[in-house]
Amino acid sequence: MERHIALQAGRRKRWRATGQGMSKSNNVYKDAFNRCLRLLDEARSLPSEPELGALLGVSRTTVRSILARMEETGLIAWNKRAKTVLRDPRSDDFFPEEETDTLAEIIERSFMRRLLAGGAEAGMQINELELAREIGVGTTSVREFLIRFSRFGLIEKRRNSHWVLKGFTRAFALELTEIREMFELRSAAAFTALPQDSPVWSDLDRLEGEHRVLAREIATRFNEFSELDERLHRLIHRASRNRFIVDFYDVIAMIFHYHYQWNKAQERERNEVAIGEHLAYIEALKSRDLGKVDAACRKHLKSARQTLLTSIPESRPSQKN
Amino acid sequence: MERHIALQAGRRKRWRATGQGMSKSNNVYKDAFNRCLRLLDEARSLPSEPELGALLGVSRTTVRSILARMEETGLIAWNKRAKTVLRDPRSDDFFPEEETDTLAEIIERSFMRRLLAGGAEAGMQINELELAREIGVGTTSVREFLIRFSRFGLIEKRRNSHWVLKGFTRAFALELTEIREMFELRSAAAFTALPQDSPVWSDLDRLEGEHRVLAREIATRFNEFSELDERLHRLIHRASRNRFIVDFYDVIAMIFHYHYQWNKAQERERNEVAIGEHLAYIEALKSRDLGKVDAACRKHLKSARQTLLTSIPESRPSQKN
DNA sequence: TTAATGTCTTTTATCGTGAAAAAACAGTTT
DNA sequence: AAACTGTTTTTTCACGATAAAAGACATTAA
Repeated sequence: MERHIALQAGRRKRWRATGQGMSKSNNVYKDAFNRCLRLLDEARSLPSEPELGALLGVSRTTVRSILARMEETGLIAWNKRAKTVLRDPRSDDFFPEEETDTLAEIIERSFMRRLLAGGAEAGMQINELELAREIGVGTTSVREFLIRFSRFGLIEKRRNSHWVLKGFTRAFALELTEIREMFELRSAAAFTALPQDSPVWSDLDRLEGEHRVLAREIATRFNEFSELDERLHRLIHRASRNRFIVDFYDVIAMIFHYHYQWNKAQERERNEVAIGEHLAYIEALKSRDLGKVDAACRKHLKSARQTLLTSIPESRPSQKN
Repeated sequence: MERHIALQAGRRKRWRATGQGMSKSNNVYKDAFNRCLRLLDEARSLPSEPELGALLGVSRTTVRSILARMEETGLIAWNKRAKTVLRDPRSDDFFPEEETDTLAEIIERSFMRRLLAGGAEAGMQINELELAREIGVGTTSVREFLIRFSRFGLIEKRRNSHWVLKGFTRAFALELTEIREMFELRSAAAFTALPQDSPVWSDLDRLEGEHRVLAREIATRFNEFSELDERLHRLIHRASRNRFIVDFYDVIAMIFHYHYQWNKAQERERNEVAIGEHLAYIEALKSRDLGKVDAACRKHLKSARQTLLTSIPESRPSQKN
């Protein structure tokens, strides 16, 4: 009777479970270390600890761990303020990519893989403990992930009981795009009303340039479009100056992120069309003509919705409980 | 330099900290027990365990604990299927109200009290550990609460660091009401399009009746309006058949819930006006005249926004960091 | 006297653990 | 057989503990 999202609880070993009580991974350090290595290439010496911290987005504590390791491995000579680069980093100086991920990222990826891998029908139960065991993490992290994830509208909690999967269905896509269209039309209108000296106009120019470059080299770089897409839409949404609108773009971005990874059919053609629509949209915004903006925005969103919809197979009308 | 929301970390004792490792409180049991006591009044005997479970919204395990205690305290005689009521419940049979609250409720109340008590300026840091200690709960519960609460747009997390209070400001209220107006206008339009045989029309009739009754007895029962308010707006929002719109009402409901508790100025007058607006709104919906609906909806939402705004003192332009 | 480094303290992130509650299974009664 | 009761297993919820990371304080160099 009961169906679980994480079924094949195949006794895959918990690869993380080394010792016990392994509190917290040091992925922040590892990731910052890797990024710091890339900085090394072009510099003869490194700046002060606080400056490095600001650059890498980490605390001084972490910066000092990085410097300590760099000294140990002979990358730099470190004496108080003097941090001289001794040699170029080799590929084996880097920590492996997979060790730099946040637990939240690991859990999300794992969860989404299961969700999109098929066999994840609406109404299924989600089992925290089972999910945690399969991914090899503690239950707390899974719980926190599910709570955070719930705002995407794909899962729902039954009061002091399990989570229920609502499914990545046609209905979901339609509800999502309905809101998206409301929000983006309003944001685009707000965008045109921004004063000429607002920095958004130069941001828009820059994005336009990048679109043109990508359009020219579309044959080889078509997969770089998704990042550009997000940047343009986020710029427009921000013009609304409304935190709920801005935050909602997280939902859209998440869905499209996985959608791009998943649906590779006619990717090049689709992206080529979308770039054209973006350029028209950008032109309209620059013209500040509300009518044109509205039309260009509607047109693009309509085709984006269509793309999303065609990638969702309509599930058989399953029995409701 | 740093300002914390939970400052007066006054050595108030942790009233909950009885022993140690007190895993989980049995508030589900206690609350269900109390509700079951009320059922006892009008019955000579109790139904089967599964039926009781469904009625109280708890599992059979909990039902059996309840029955066991009722037998112990001489409220019923229990032998297999026979659960005969022996006496009426006395007031000391009930568990104290405060023991029936969810941890989440306790934390929310405590947090909101601090937030609204003043001295909670935008930009303040929120300290999980301190908050947990003050409330007398574990850090995990506080973390989970903050994650859940973050969707209300009042707090924001700094990556691997603290939470920041964004403040219950005028800007917040304006952003909130902007979305509310978009969503409700759309929902109200969808409402009028619902077929005549949809159950919403009788729900609406019932609500209209309750509004009329309350209007008549407004002098004494004005504080019952907030519940009616939420029911009407939720009914309308549901017509959108869009989970994001429906879910967003949680944000509105939360804000208005605390707003009602907090701003008692001219409560009677305000509610009286609102009831009038609601009745006009309901009439408009029943007429299915889109123009009328739009006007009535706009009018009511405008005055609701005004009420909310006047209750928020504009904070001094504080220095940004 | 400003801004860095060196050191120490506090907070966050994550885990394992155990009680409460749910859910599954097995045995009875109608 | 269907629906209940009795029993056992599983899952959720909440805690304290601990390493990672942030942050504060003290000291030193420019």
